[in-house]
Amino acid sequence: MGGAVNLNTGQEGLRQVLGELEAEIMECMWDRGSSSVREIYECLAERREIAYTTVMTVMGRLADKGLLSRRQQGRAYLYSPSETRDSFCAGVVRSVVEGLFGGANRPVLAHFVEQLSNEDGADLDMLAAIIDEKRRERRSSTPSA
Amino acid sequence: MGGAVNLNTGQEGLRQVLGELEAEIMECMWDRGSSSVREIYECLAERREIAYTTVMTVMGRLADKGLLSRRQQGRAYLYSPSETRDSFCAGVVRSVVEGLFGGANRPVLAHFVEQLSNEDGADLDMLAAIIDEKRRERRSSTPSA
DNA sequence: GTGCTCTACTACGACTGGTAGTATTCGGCC
DNA sequence: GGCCGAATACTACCAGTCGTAGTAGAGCAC
Repeated sequence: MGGAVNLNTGQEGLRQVLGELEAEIMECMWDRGSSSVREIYECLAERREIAYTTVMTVMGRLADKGLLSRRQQGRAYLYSPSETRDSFCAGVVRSVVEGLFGGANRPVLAHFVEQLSNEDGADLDMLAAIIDEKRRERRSSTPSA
Repeated sequence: MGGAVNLNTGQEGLRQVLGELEAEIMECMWDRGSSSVREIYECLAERREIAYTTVMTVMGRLADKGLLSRRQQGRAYLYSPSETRDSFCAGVVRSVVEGLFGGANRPVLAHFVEQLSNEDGADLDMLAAIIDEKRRERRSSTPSA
């Protein structure tokens, strides 16, 4: 069935949202920018044994999912991440938050903030600053909202 | 392999994080509080055809995952949600946020805010209010932070 | 003891993700 | 023109999860 966030397996990072190899490849892609299968293969092969075709298959799947886009270059494809890592991650968070609660609503946002504020207040301050900025920006761009 | 947040399947709500039936059962459990398999079965059976044993199996799995806890009652089990719905959801959000970024960072928060502000400014205002409240709360509870 | 009800065990099909082999295609070089 | 190497496409297999449910076993009620 459709996958799910790994709740209990203690998976880390992207591996919560993607398969192990998929995540590894995306990291590589974000680090390197546009790359061919060969390049990613070589990048991974430095660290572990893996077949070229495995990398190719998974990159194809990532392209199918829309995480990578590709265009012909010579006789090979050149793959590029469709989104920056940050944007991708933010999208995941939003989709989880929205999905979980049927759109952003108070309790959810509150929980989100709650989580952020667990450690010190720095993240909170940062978030507040970002929002402030964004709201100012909105006010100036859409004066009659 | 471990599952993942459904990125493209447009799954909704808990179904992003749990299987379809699992989610349905958890909703039921949260609505009703402690319940036996029979009760949940009857609850689901009102809406759709399903076998008693199916419900039992899935509830067993939910218990294995720690989402439900159970104790013997008579010759049946009484299941209870281990966490409230809100707390569970918050946990998911946190685990995703933490996992994805190893703690929040500016670019990600910025993207998150960006996405929130795509629609209208209401969510943004709400978030701002929540943060404000939270910060005030922090200041008063930890005067020497 | 017979029957009802509940659990445990087991199984299977669909889907996803990791892995990789084989076939095919295409450009370059001799 | 024909062969070689590189890249892709296609296909397959395995493991794990989830939805689904049947069958067997255990215990209480009568």
